[in-house]
Amino acid sequence: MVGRRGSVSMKDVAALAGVSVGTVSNVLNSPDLVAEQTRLRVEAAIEKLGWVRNETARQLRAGDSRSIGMVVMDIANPFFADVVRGAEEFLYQKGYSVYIGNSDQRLDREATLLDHFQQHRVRGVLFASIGASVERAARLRQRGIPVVLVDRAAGAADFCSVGMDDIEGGRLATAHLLSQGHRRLAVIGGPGDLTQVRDRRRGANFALQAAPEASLLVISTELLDVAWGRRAADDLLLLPERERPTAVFALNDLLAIGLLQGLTLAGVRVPEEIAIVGYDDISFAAAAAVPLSSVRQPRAELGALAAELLFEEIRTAESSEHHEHRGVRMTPELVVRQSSLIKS
Amino acid sequence: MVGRRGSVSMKDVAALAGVSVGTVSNVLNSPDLVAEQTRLRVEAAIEKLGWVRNETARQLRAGDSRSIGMVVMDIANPFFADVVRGAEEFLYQKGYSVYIGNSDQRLDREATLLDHFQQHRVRGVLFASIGASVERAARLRQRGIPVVLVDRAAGAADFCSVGMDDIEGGRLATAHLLSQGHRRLAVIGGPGDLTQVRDRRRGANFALQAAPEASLLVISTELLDVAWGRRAADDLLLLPERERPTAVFALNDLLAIGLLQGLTLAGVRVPEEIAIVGYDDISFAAAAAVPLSSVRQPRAELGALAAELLFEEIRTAESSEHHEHRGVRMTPELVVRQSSLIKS
DNA sequence: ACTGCGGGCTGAGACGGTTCAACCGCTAGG
DNA sequence: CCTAGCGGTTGAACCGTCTCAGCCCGCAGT
Repeated sequence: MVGRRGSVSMKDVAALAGVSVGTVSNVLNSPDLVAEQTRLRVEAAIEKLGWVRNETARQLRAGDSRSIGMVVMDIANPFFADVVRGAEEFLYQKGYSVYIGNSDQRLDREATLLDHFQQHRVRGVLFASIGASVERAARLRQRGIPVVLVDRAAGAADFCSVGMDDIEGGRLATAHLLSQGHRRLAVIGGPGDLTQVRDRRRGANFALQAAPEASLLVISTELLDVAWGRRAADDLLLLPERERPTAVFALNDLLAIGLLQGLTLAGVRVPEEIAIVGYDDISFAAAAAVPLSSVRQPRAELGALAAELLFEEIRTAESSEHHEHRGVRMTPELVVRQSSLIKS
Repeated sequence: MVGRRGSVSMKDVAALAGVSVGTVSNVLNSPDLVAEQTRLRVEAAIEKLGWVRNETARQLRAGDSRSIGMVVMDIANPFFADVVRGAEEFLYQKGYSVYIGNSDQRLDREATLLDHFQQHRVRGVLFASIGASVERAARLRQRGIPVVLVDRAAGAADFCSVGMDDIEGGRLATAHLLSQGHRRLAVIGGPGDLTQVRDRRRGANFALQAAPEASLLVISTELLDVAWGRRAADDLLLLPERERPTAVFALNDLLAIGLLQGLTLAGVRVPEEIAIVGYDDISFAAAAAVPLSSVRQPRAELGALAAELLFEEIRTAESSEHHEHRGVRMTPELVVRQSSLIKS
């Protein structure tokens, strides 16, 4: 016999196997309590009826959800897509299901998503929040739902968080250009109030301290896209050749690509006359007209690490151990390609 | 008082408002059955306790889930990322939550994901399956879970499905090149057993019927990536100039970009000597060294439409109306840019 | 005064699992 | 012979919400 909704329940399995529902439950959750023979009978019944455990009911009674909620700003952004992949991979392996939501950088969407997650009693949340709404996260945590902040300043000391070390990334790119013998450098990108922009610039300055005789020209852009990269090229071309930088650090790859196009169009050869390093190592960087050196961020690893921190926090909460919040910064890596190499 | 797990339940709300739990439930689900004054008291209690409905329990009792499962091959692929966005947007608006899973084109992952979804008793599934495993989908449907196939041949008549009209896309691209006066054409891409490849080529041939004097050279590649595009460029360059095609239809943008690079490196000007049209209109197409004409697929719309079909199937199932499965093909659109324009 | 009626509310089952105290039959030990 | 212990199983309580039959009460109609 089956339930009114046509779905098979444990009761049906129990009946067919000639045992009580308690025993069926034990077969699933504590198989070693059940006699081999009985277990086989129950398993056969499950197989025969095609029964699938109702996770909803399990969760209601057992009280521990096996879902994780994840909020990202934009799943169509390759950066977040990779972060999601990394996190998802880890969590599925641990037996969790993942709810994913786009916030579109809108606060109300963010709120709605967190509401959904709360209603579903997710076991934890990975939160790539746009700026301000950390209080919401705090409220979640207060209700016993651990939250890990993704790609955020670890400033909020009462959360675990993972982020990228943009200062180190800026330093890497700039140090590489210096090591290639360049002394007139430029950094292009903006706007300056983005933490990423600020940190990468800071890293550049940091690297420059090792070469006091070098100069750094800062060109600010309003956006980090191809069009602004082209404009930056024009800016450079206006300079008299002897003042013109011989190497440029572009704060992301789109800028770098725009720059490359602008320079090439004007007949300036890359890297012979101007070397370029980008940032992000988007998949197209390697395929640009001149393969682009770039600072690679371990995106999938970032996601996986965030998931791991969340998992750890959940684990400690369950065993009511003490949990120390950790803010991890991952270090980016420089990928050198043709656009910044002096030919020998 | 609150439950042992620290979470507030309807019972607590009822106690504080001085009513029964039944009334609290009515406030939520049938407010018009409740006297205004009582309603306000209950709402105040909810607010004060910060109660959030336990969706898990609701679903168990009410029997209707408000989650949708979605399987994609690779969320990091921009194509699917956009499809997901479109679907998610629609479903959230309808009050559904969305579980997302990457299959990585692996059958076992696909199976695991569908298992999870089944355990969570999702209300429906959006399934971008890699080839063969339609039987799994069939089993789901058989258990009352509607499934809509995404980006699949609508061949399986017993499912709703959405896909792209690749034949039309191929026709569009080729007709455009013909209209620009080209008569020696080439189509590059492969492998030939991908439906997408086959259909786009078929569309190209279809367009050619309108210009019997034109010729079409087919260059096959093993993959649809930049490297193979470069090789195809070499192939073209081996031809004596008077036999060489003056226009190329590349079956995706990565090929087109590789081709563009190969030709440019060899000093062949695009579009003056060889015109190029790509496919997919990836975000980089517009930013290539020569902005690339391309066939754009309405990716987000594809996702939204899939979601809509699923929603519709769910609705009819609930009202036990008859449901006619629909296979929808969306038509792509040609975006003309510099790479295929004769300068005048 | 009695009946009928309807708005407003209550309270007791479900829903499908998990969990745990209790029980059963049986063997080993005293 | 009695008790203790043990592997194996049972059955009922419970998780938080929805639903629905039924109750209470005040009012209109006769």
